[in-house]
Amino acid sequence: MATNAKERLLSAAERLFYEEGIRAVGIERILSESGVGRASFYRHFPSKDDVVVEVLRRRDGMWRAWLDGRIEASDRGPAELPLALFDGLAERFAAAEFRGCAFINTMVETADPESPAHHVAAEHKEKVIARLDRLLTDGGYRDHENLARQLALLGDGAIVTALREGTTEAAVRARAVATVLLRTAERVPVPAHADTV
Amino acid sequence: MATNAKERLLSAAERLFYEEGIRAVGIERILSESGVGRASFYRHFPSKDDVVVEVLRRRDGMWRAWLDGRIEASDRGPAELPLALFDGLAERFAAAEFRGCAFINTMVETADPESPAHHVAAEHKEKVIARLDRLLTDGGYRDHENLARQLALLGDGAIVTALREGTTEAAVRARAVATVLLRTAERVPVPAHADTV
DNA sequence: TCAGGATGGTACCGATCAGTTCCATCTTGG
DNA sequence: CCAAGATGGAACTGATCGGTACCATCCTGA
Repeated sequence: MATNAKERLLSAAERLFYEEGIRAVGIERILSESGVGRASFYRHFPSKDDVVVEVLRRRDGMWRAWLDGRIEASDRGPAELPLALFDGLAERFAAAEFRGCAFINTMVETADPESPAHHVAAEHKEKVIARLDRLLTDGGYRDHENLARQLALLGDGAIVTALREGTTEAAVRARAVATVLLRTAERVPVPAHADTV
Repeated sequence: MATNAKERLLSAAERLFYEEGIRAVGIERILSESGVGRASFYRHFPSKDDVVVEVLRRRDGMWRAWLDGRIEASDRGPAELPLALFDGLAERFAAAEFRGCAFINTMVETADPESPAHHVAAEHKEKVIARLDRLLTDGGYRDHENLARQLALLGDGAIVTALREGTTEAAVRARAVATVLLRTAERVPVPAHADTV
C-alpha cells in the first residue's frame, strides 16, 4: 500500500465532517484532501455512510481517552474531580477549529434516530455518562447516577452554548453550576483522609 | 392570489426544515408539499437561503410568544417563575414531532458562523436570555444576568439531551438543577408579601 | 526478478440539486 | 365584464451528488 489509504481517508473525513458537516462534505472533497483515488475509497468502504460511522467510532475512542487524560492530569481531589470535565471543555472551546460536539452535530444532521450514525452518537454519550458515574461514585456521591446525567446535560449545554457564542465562557458558567450541584449533593461518609468539595 | 402562496410555502418549509433538516429538504419537496408552483416560489424568495432566514424569524416570534404564554399560564410564584421554562420544555419534548431546537440545529447545519441563518439563530437565543433576565429580575435575584445565562445553558442542554434520549426526562433533570440554582442564589429583600422559592 | 495486490486518475452513470424560462389558467379589482 | 396580476405546471439549465468501471502504475513479498 502507498501509505495506508484507509487511514488517510478516515482522518480527512473526520476533519471535514467536523468542520463543515457531514452532508456538506462530498466524496470528492474527501478524495482530494486525502489524495486517495476514487476506486480506493470504495474498496475500503461500501458507502459514505460507512465512513461516517467509522469516523464516529474513532472519535468516540479518542474523545474518551482525552477525557481520561484530563481526569488523570487534574489536581482536583476526588470530590471535585468530576469538574475536570469542564476544565477540559474550556480548553476545547478555545481551539480555533472548535465546532461543537461531533456527536450532537451528527444527531442533528442525521434526523433519522434509527440510523447507525445516530446510534453510535447516542452510545458515545452513554459511555461518557458511565465514566462520570464512576467518578462520582469514587467521589462518594450518593445519587451518583442522577448526578452523572445532570453533569452530562450541563456539558452538552455548555458545548452548544460555546458553539453559539464563540467564546469559552460557557465552560466557566457550566462549571459554576456543576460546583453548586456537587456542593449541595449528599455524600456518603468516607473513612479516612476525606477531602471536601 | 389563490390562497397566499407565500404563507403556504413558509409553513411547509418550516415543518420540513425542522423535521428533516435544512440541507436534507430540497425545493422540490417544499413545492410539492405546499402545492405551490416553482415559478411562484422564486417570485416570493430570491433563493432557498432567504426562505431559511424567514422561516427562522417566524419561528423565533412563535417560540417566544409560546414562552410568554407558558409564563403567564404558570401558577408558580415570582421567585420560581423562571422554572416555567422547564415546565414548558417538558411538554415540547413529549410532542411526537420534537426534533430538538430549530436554532441549535440551524447553527449546527450551517457551519459558517457569518451566515445570515446563523445570526438569526444566535439572536433568538439572546432574546430568550433577555426574557429570562427580566423574569429573574422580577423574582428579585441579585445576579440575574448570570443566572439567566445559566438557565439558558441548562435549557439548551436539556433540549439536545432530549433529542438523544427521545424522552422527556431531560426536562425534569434540568429543572431539578435549575431549582438548586435558584434556591442557592442570593435575592434582594422584597418589601411585602414576599414568597420563597 | 517477477507476479499480485493495492493504488491514483479518469471517464462515466443516473439522480438530484438550486435556479430560469415560458405558458395556460385562474382570480379579482376597477 | 374585462384586463392585469398572481398562480400552478412543466421543460430546461449547469452543477453536484453518491457510486461504478476501467486502466496504468507502483510497491512489495516470494
